[in-house]
Amino acid sequence: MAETSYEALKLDHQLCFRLYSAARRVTRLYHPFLDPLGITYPQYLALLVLWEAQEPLSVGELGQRLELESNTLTPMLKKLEVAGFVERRRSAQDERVQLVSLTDAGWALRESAAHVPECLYEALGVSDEVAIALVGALDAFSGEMRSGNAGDARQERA
Amino acid sequence: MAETSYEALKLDHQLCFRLYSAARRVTRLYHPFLDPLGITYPQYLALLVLWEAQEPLSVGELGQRLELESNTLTPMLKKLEVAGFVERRRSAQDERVQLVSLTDAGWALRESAAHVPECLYEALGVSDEVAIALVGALDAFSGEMRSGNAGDARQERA
DNA sequence: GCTTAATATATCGTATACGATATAATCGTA
DNA sequence: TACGATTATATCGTATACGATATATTAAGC
Repeated sequence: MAETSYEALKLDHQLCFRLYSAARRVTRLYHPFLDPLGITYPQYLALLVLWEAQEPLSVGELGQRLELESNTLTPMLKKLEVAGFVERRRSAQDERVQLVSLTDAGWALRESAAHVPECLYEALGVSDEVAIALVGALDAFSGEMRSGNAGDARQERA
Repeated sequence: MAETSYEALKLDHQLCFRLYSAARRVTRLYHPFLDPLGITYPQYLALLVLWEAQEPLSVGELGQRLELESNTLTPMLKKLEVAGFVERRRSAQDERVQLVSLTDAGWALRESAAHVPECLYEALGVSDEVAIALVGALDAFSGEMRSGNAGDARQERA
């Protein structure tokens, strides 16, 4: 009955809301840099993975890195294909597997995007200390989080 | 030409991806707790604000707290209205303003949701130290971030 | 070799996000 | 007090997210 019973329900006490709003604010910051390239932020992330892999990846492999499944990736990859940045073809060894590879335009886009990270960092206007602290806190959080299938980021609890 | 020029484009170097994936993972954790209540995670956030305000709020006031605009809020609030948790009516003083208030069912839902925060925290499985560190890091980040209109969350640097 | 289980994507339905624009009501001011 | 500017929502179009299910292909067991 007392208001204090609902103390935990206050927005400012929610770690989740901080994450949720910070993620959206940062994503919005990317817009002016990615829009001229003709890609969205999630598409940019998918391209980061492909650029780094240097080889065709299956939808599942992309999904493992991005923590997304085919229900999200398939439509996005189709858009990237229509835009001319990737190609999709079935694996010869396993027809179930859809292999996603970069086109010439997809590789060329990498050069156009080369400065995006530093532009974004500049636009953020956050000091190195705070940014580094946040990265560390997020890694520790993801490492401890249950069902935080953050790949190899898991760590034993001390 | 050298691979090193693209070092910054590696996914693991992206602060933004950590934020993006951590936010999604936490949101997914809410699902089993909010689904029985018949609400989604963004709807839960909107209700948190209304429960805390204790009075009808305009779409704009809700949006300030949630960092969302009418293009997102209007459809969501209509769903909450159809679900019977809120009422929407125009302000008598200013017909432009849509006032959102809780129904009895909306207030009752607060009791059902009272344990959600601790259930979620339990489900997270993250130590207090790590959680507190992340909250601190996110607040410092949001405080410094340019156009980080984090409301009253800004804080002077020590 | 045939049938069933498992796997990899794809599809579908619903619910956000959000830029751009439209609409309606109020305000400011000549 | 008309009327253009401002303000508060709403609408529209596009692009994710994601649970649930469908489809197609391969693997496994008998």
